[in-house]
Amino acid sequence: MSSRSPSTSSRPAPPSLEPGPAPANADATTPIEIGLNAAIVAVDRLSPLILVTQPGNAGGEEGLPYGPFDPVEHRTMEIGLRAFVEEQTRLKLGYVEQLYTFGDRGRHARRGDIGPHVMSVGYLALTRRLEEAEEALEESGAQWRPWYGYFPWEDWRQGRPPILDAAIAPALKRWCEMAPAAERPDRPLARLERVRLAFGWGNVPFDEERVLDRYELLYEAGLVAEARRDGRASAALWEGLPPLGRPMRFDHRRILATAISRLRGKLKYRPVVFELVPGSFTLTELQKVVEAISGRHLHKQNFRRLVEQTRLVEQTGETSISTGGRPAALFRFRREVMKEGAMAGLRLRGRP
Amino acid sequence: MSSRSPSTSSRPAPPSLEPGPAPANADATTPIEIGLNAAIVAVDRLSPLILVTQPGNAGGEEGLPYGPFDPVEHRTMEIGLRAFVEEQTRLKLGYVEQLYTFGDRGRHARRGDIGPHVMSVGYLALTRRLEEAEEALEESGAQWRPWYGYFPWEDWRQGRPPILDAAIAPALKRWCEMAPAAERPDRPLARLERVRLAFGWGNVPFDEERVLDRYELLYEAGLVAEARRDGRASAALWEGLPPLGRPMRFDHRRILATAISRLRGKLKYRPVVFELVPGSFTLTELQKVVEAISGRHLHKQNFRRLVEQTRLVEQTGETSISTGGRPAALFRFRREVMKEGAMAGLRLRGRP
DNA sequence: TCAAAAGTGTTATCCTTACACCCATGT
DNA sequence: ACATGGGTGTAAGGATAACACTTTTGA
Repeated sequence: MSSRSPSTSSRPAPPSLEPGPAPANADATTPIEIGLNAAIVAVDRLSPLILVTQPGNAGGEEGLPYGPFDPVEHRTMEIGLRAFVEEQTRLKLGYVEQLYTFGDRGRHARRGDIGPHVMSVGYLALTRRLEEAEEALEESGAQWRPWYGYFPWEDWRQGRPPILDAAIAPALKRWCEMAPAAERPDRPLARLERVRLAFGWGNVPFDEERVLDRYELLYEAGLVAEARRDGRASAALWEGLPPLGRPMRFDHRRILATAISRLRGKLKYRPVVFELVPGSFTLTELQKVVEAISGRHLHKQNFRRLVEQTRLVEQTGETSISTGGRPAALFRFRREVMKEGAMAGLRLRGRP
Repeated sequence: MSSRSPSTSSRPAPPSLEPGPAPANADATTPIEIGLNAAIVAVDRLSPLILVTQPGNAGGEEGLPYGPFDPVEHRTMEIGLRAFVEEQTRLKLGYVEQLYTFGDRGRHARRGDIGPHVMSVGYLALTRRLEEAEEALEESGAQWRPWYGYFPWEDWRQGRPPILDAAIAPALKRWCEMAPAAERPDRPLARLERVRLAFGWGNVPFDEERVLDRYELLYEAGLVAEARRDGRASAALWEGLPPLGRPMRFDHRRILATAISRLRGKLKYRPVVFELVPGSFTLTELQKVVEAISGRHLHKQNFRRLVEQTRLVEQTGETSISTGGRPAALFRFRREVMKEGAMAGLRLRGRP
């Protein structure tokens, strides 16, 4: 299996495992660029939003905001990220966290041409939608879009999304049945197993956190536009299929999928929702936001008890004249909990 | 607070958020290098081990294995990582996962000189210690070291580590009391709060996953050798303090702390322990490995029930003539669980 | 026979889930 | 009055945490 290359012992001077003084990258064969990409998330009523930049050329694809990283100007990448986002959009970023570094060869490939090698450090950033910032946003060519436009199969709030049975499942089934000439030995699981786990087929429960797994399968099966663009789609599968979500530039949809996965997970053990919610809110509003992000419907009473017993919020004393019906008590996030160590989030369990 | 820089609206041509054709890094002011660092973990009896490379110069520090990443040679970073590790050490890496990308300015600084800018993508890799590989390891100048040598305060298996009360707590207390001239506004929590959360002071429980938080605090307080080396230590605090763990090159100890944090967390919801354990094992052996990694003592019966009800293992039928005492039944990992979706790890709860 | 480690039974307690029902407001 | 959404009580079932105890080997 493994290339027990004899070079290990016969090489005159084996390359050291140490960096030494530091190998100059200028000498390297491939120039590498480093950039930062941000998945900036806000929520508006029922819709989670993601900030995207407009396509440069007509017919192009949207992408995530991008900025180069210059260590001379900014001490850390996070500082650099906040700087370029705030400068261009006036958005105040709240919670920011590094997601993953995307460095696959050919990330910027275009039909045959492998393209320059661009590494991108992906970040998740949470913010609130601000009216004042909308103007600056427009100017910089960015705008908010509902994230389920990119992943229609991830929104289970009204039940199982129709696109799953109508388009995705049959196409994936065909892909599973296309006998892979030789199953790759580095893939421990067969196609069908992977699909079952990711999409919750058979007795496997659907796990809303596996957004990335699902997207990667669809890409690998050639069912999303990016796969076709990158020349990885087989026409047989693609044929007759409606577009599966709105495509994005380069591998930005993969970055977004990573962001959603991470956020859906984080929600459960860190109080990050409150970065997305105004200073005071009703419990139902809070629930709607959690539902919007996690993409599933929650049990009202249990959600309320959860919020209550984690002691994450307190009443403001005021009430909101709600959208029809009895007025709702307003709550605020208890910032003290950050100091209390009970860093529990809203750990949603069980099924919707 | 925030620099609502007027440039946003008055700039003639605001820099686009898009990458455009791709800004050539060659033009950038600072050359950036990219490398991969691996925290390679194995377990030997009671000790979790980490593979380190020897210091290049006498009196230098150990470091994590390092390899440059060349996208022409390897399609992805993970492939590149496996290649350079296997080639040089003959180790077969099992589970591999990207940890974090470390890009702070001055990572490679040395007393005043800011050094070249080297970005490092840190990886966690799990493997088994192989006798056959030991020779190749020696040749390449790498060797296994118990990881608690670098973090003595993380091993709670025999109870609270003495170094905490003997050295760390008093020094941190002094650091907290040194009135920070002006509390930095970007730090929401005061020093004392951060220490309480990270080290579990007062009524805050000690959380074994916060390895990174603890190390970062010690670094910030100037209590670890790396901080002194980087010129960030104040002599007043440092004085009379025994060394707090074995130092490492550059920020490698931070990378290792990240790896331990991640592994301790992952253990609880993915079956990764089995990457570290031989093909068949007794339940006590398994427990010892989990204890070694999580750094805490576990309740025997509860551990066994946990393992049993997750259906992660099955009996081989054989027994091991154990190290004194009644023979123990041997178990093996049920690989099928990977296909069953019940991807639960050994979610240890509660206190030891 | 004793030490050492394997392996088991049981209970109080808490958390989760899912019921069904009541309350306050605007139209 | 009634529609609409806010807000609550409670009981069944399951998972945990912490007890103490029995069994099987080697010396």
